Amino acid sequence: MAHSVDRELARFQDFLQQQGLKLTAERTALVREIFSIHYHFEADELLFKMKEKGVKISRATVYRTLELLVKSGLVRRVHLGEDHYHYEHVSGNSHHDHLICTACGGVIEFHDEELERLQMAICAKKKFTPTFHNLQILGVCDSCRRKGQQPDAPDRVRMIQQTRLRK
Amino acid sequence: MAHSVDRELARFQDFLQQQGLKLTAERTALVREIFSIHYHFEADELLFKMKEKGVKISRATVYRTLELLVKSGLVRRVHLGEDHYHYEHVSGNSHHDHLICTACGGVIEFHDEELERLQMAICAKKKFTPTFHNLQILGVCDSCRRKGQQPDAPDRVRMIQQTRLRK
DNA sequence: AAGCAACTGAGACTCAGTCTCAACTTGCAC
DNA sequence: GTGCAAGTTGAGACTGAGTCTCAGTTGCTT
Repeated sequence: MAHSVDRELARFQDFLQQQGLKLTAERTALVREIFSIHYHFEADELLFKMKEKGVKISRATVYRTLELLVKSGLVRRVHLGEDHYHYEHVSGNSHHDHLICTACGGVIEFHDEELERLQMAICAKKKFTPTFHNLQILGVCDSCRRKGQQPDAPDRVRMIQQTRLRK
Repeated sequence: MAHSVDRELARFQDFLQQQGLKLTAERTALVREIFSIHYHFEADELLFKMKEKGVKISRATVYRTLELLVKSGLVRRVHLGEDHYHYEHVSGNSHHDHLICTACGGVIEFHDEELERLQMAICAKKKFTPTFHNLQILGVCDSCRRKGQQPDAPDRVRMIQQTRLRK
């Protein structure tokens, strides 16, 4: 379970080499940090964490490196709620989608093979060649429902998430 | 098929009244415009169209009215690709999801009852009370595939859409 | 017709993300 | 190991969608 990030770093280096790009100290540090975060994160959060650790990396480099990581397949960009981008590292091939609680902001990940199959079938019917998909289901999680939370209108989600995410 | 927007205007007025809000000339003009657009649109596009017609409405009012329309259920906010918000008016209860071609930027709408049922089942299993969902499948449409378009990496989608949408 | 709460426009502001460019690394070639 | 071209970096200016403020205006209830 708790494995080192060396494998990911090696894969990233391979990718960079293939593209004629270089593995720098900054990129290495970012990869190490990203693979120590076992949850969704934002670009600015990453920037902040690096600063906290005393590793000076500029905003531009963070964004540039995230772009490379997404291209290399090591990191995925996800939409949570209706907000800006979030990222998550890819471990193995565990594609999943998200249930997002509009009351507490919590995110439940799920994976469903039948859902995947059904989407493939829909694409086939429309002669569409899929490469990627993105499904968010908004609503209220069990514990919030017990606390009597009413489902929110979808448009409130964004506000809620922003409130939660900013310091 | 071609019906007037009076029904929608009446529904909007009802909603406003319930909330102690007012139906103004600006709001009326925006509703009329929105229900004459039979496709997805952006807030700035709407602003531009109003200007073109010589109806002076500020950016703030456009955003404020869209928010009210989303709350009232007359307009839906959708994500297309990984870009900023798009909107579409709601006619009847035709919920649908989107196949988005990363080559030409085209959007194919689809609705699938089984997909809806399956999502409800997944939510039930997780004791999650859904209110709304959002599914985009990115890939290449039939005609682009015939033209030999390769599926793009997901991260390119955004760039492509931006290029296409701006004048 | 009056009064007041709600609404509007102009433009300042915010915030995520992008771009520029001079100075600095990396890594390959010798 | 040294040289050096190509790639990379940081600082900060910039962009663009969306929000906020506030003084002046308008819709609606009485």
